[in-house]
Amino acid sequence: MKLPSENPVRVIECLKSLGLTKYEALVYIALLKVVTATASEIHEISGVPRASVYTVIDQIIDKGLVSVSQSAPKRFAAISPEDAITRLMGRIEKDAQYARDSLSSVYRERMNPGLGTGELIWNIYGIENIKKRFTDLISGAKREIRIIAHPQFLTTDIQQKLTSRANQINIEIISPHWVGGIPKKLSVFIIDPPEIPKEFDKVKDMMAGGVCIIDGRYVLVILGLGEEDAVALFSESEGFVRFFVRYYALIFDWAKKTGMKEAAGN
Amino acid sequence: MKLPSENPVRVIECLKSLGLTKYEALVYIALLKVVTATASEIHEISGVPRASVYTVIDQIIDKGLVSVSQSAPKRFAAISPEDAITRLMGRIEKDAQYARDSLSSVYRERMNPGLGTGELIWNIYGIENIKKRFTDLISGAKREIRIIAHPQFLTTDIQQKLTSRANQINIEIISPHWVGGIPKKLSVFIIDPPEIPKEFDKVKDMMAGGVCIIDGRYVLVILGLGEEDAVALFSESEGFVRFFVRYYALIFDWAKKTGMKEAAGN
DNA sequence: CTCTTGTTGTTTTTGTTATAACAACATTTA
DNA sequence: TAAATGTTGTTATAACAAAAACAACAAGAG
Repeated sequence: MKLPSENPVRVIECLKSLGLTKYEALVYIALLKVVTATASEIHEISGVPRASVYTVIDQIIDKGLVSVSQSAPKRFAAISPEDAITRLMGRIEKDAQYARDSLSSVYRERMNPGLGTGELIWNIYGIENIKKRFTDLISGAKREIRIIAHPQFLTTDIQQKLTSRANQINIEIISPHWVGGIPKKLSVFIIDPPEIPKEFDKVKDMMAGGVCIIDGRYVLVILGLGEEDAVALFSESEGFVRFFVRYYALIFDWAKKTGMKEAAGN
Repeated sequence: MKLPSENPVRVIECLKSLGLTKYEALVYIALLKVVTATASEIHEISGVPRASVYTVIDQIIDKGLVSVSQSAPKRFAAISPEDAITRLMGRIEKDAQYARDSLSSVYRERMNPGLGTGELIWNIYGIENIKKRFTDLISGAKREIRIIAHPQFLTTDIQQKLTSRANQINIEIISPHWVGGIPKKLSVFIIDPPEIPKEFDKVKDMMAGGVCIIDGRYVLVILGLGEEDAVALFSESEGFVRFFVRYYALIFDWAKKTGMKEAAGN
């Protein structure tokens, strides 16, 4: 009776990012299955070469995941997965905290931009990274946010983030449609997606993700939604921002003419 | 102006356990120092070979820690350490959760002891691992806990743990002394450390850590407090437990005769 | 004697680290 | 303007270290 989620490879990958090696993970998992085992039994269950079992076991004993019996032959037993993972995470969190502290002080004391860094256009790759940056920007906005959004990009968590900020700052969203209820304080304008002639399909794809203007000072342009090839541009460049502010106004006006359904929360 | 805590090697180790390589860490830290840099500048600041900078940068771009400019030459910028570490930790926590879920189901469905596993005596190495196991046992106790403790072992967190359980179960502690106030419900008996003749000093050292009897069914014996060589024995073996129950009674009686100061909380 | 256990080296493999070479392009110098 | 020089971005590949896999063997148990 296998649970659907039981993917041995995936579990091992996970344990690796908690600081175990493949063998350590295999041996630990083997021990979870049997309460108690000798080195040879571990070898049989886990597939780890018998000779390696001993050194590997030593390593996970050091990590406190396993204890050894006095008997001959020695028997080994694993602690519960909850305890084990808590223990591994504990170490990592301690490290994370140390890194946070050290790096924050580096960050605060860092040199100031020698170059007009604000004129640069930055690339961000990968849909996850883009989303994260997007929510960071939403969090950091001081006055207002204007968004032209592909609905696919307005995922639940981003909607939540927007909603949570709607009390403090002015948020305007233009989108072909909106899933779920629209919260108060959030101005959402539903427009029909513009009828773009077939031959311009590529352009349509390019602008797929949308545009986000923060405080009239930064712009994030999302250029694709595919898992792999997603790219976003980010800039504080005056010209860049001006272009997209106008672009936004254009879309807004155009949408108004062609019958935009306002759906602002009261 | 350096902070005392700024240890570059240590920070890199920490970032490694968050899943970065040494080079990735070096490059990221270099970027934190300067807001923006070209590949060559990164090379100069970080000491990473210039040719390697490009591949390393690609890797941390994938991880979302850095973005690239459109300019020529390309310029790179890092996200804030808080954001970066949060992001890295996010991945790890997701992995931890997955591992927790998968392994718990393995753990629940595991085979039952073929051997009289209860008769075994288990070794636990390392002071940290022992303490962790100790607190786990305290958490799991059903009825009562009896402890003969070396005061060095009764650290603040363990005292807290004991205190927090004192309402539900019966806890008795025998110790040469006790630091801080004794909470209600906790029976603490202060005894003078037994006068052991000089020639038995080694024995004294051996028992340094103390004995802990849980529900009269499990025993944890701690055999040393040195950071390195600490070992604990754990067993459910009937004989083993009986021995230490008697040992406990012996100490208790002997202490009473030689004038034990009871210091039980009311 | 035979099998298992525990231990120790040694090889293979893998991933990271380090160096070298080169094409494309920009800058300087004659 | 042409040649020399330097920089950038890319690729190939050598060196190295850690992990994985294998081989050999002494000690003890049956």
